[in-house]
Amino acid sequence: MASVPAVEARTARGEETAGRILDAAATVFARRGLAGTRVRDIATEAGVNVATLYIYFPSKQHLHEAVLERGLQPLIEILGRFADEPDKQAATAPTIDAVMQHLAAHPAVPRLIYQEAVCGGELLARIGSRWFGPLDELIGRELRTGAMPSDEGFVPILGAVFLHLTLGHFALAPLLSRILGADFESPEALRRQTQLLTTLARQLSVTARDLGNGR
Amino acid sequence: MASVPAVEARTARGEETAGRILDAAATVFARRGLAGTRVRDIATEAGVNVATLYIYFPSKQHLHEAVLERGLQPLIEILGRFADEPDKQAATAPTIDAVMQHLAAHPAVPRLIYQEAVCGGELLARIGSRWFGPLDELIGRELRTGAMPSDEGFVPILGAVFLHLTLGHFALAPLLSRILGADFESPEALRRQTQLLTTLARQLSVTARDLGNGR
Amino acid sequence: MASVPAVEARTARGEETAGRILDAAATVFARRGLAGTRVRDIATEAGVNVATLYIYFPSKQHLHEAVLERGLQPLIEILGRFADEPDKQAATAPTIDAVMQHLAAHPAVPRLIYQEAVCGGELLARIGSRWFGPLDELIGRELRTGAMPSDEGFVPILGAVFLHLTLGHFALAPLLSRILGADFESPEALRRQTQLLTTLARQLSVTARDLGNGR
Amino acid sequence: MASVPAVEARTARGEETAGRILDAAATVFARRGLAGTRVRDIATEAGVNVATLYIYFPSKQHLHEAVLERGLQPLIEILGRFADEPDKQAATAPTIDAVMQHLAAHPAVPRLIYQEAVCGGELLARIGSRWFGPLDELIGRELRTGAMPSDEGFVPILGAVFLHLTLGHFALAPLLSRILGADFESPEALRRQTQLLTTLARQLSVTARDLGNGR
DNA sequence: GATGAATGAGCCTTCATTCAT
DNA sequence: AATGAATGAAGGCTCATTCAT
Repeated sequence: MASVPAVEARTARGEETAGRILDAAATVFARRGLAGTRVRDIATEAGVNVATLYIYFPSKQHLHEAVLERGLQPLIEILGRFADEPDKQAATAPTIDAVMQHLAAHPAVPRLIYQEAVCGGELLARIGSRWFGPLDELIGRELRTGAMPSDEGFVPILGAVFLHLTLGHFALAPLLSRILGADFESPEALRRQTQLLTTLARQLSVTARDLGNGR
Repeated sequence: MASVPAVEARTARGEETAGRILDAAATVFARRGLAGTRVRDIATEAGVNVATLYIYFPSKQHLHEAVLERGLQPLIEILGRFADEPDKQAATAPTIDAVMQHLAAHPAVPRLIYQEAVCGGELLARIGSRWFGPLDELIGRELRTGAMPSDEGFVPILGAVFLHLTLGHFALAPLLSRILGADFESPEALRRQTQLLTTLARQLSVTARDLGNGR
Repeated sequence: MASVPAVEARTARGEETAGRILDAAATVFARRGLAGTRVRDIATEAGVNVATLYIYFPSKQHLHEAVLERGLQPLIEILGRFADEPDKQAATAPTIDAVMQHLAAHPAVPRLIYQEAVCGGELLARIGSRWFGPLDELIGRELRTGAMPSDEGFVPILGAVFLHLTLGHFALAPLLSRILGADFESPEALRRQTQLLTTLARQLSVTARDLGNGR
Repeated sequence: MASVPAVEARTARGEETAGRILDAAATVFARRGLAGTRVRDIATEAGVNVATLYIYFPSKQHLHEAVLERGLQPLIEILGRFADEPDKQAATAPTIDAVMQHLAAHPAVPRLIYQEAVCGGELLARIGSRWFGPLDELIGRELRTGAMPSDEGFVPILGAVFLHLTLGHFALAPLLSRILGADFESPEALRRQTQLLTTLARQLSVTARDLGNGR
């Protein structure tokens, strides 16, 4: 699959149509997954004919990849900026906040990511190494400098915690709401989850120390 | 859809065939999802003819539900026993351990659960309320008795953390391994994740207090 | 389908565009046939937009018919002149030569004719009766006057021979070259085929006599 | 495209179905060409469902190739036997007769061959080299031994004549009938065309000599 | 006159499911 | 109980054609 899947639109109108298709695709793919989605449904959601869709994207697969790519882009940028930040301590909370805000505004993104992730994540590995690189590095550095546990093996484990608690919060929201009897899509839930993450980030060194000491 | 989807096998041979089909289905469904899986592939994986499959399961949907049901059963039992336990404090660590052991032994289960969860989780809500009920209740009680935060809203949030860190650990293992540069399917990773969960359970009251106090 | 399919071009520029489209269509139709050709490919070959093509030709079918019509016109004229010729004996060789020259210069024409012919030739029957009328008549007259075989049934059979050896030579050239190990599109092949036809025309009476006598 | 396109049938019933599909495909392909044929029409003609067709042939293209392969087989065998014949002189007439009989009995075959031939004949070149090899060789030997013309270049030209007058007779029959005012599909036409070919074969040396001498 | 954008119809192919053996 | 054969119902994708600029 080509890494630049979308056939570039030549016109402002075309550009807009391609955008509408991407939006529609994000919604429908998030709802039903790649295999469960019918291109006709995407077209209908976008308000265009199926054939129009194929003017801008050579195949359903390419469209899916384009959707994912576009969804990941802002996250990559947020983390990129964080990586360039000299004072990580000060930048942590705003970064967490920015990530959560973005995910809340685009709930399809974490669901798309999780769908891919559960099925092996070949696609994500390609796109996402740029993404998680900084996060990984950050956690590693923090843990090592702060209160380093003797067991280095916890570094990725703790990195994963952040992935679970950011993406997972949104990707699993419908299920969590249903099962745990609370609205995980409410602004309050968002605020609390953000607070949880910030608190965790602050506690990380403590937790890591405890873990490293086998407590 | 019938809640008892499998047509009971009448003979030992039939019983064994049905089991082989369930195993095969779990593997393939976990790999490709419900929509992305072809009945023929399940049959091939099980080493039987497609028509044979329809002797035991009336449809692909029913088979899928049966797979999920069977995968969830042991987890429900583990949590059920925990719920009946008088000394939660003492039972926590062994319960976490049992859950993790089971998930590690049946990695298809968490992936199937996550697939369903991302797509709204209608099916899970039906099956899983039995499952998460005890967990929810437990956390609530612990938090309230222990070091109760003033903000009750964190109870489900903290419940979700356990879901993320148990199921998510296995469901996202392939992606996490790839991205965070560590083998999340190794015995060491299992040990560390279990330890993390146990530590967190112990720290819950502390964390909850901090959160509740807005720190 | 209208018998004058092309919308007359009003300007010199339009005339030229229409011509380019006809040329392109001849090439592509000859290569892939009517059904196998995409309008877009013709447009691309002609260097115009697809919509432009529809300014000059109301449909793919009409364009195809126009191409065939234009390709047949010169052949009809050559044979028309031959029909008007008083001294057939003297005119035969130059006529054969003219036909072969034209076909060699426009190799798409015989291929288009053959494509149509193999599929029943409805279209050709309409266009082509003008064409083969003279040929048929000529052969008949020659045979009857010259060395008439007793069996009149051979007249059309021998007429067909000329069709096979003129059109077929060009229409099947690629295959013949490949299979018989010679370049049927070379000037030498053209010369020899022309010579063969001339020789055959001269021998016709002899052959016809032999055939008529059942030898 | 695989050279053995048909998925082998496991059963007598399957074998028969595959045969019916091949027959139907031959008919419809001959009528409309590869691109112009709809698989549904083949299925209908064969009296089966479209999906059934795909059990035995992986694609329309493969089916087409299989049809051609099967149609060519008997011709290859006839010519193969001729090639092994010591007394070519005596075997010529029976061979011509056998070829013509076969083509008359299976009129789809020459039409399929011609369709392919007009479009370049890539496929035929692969399948057919076996076919025309003997013919080519025979003519060459005859011409060289009999009354050899000084110009060797006529050998393939004369080989082509036989191709035109055997396959072409059947492939173009509908058009010829219409244009030349005779029934080219009647038994009489078959008899006369066979006689023409036999006569030509006998005259070949004479014609060749004349041609070689530039007359 | 020319073109990029858009579409309705239809084609090839697949797939869940049933039937006959 | 088990299977090869068969099918109806889509699904992805293409294509001839039209429209708005």
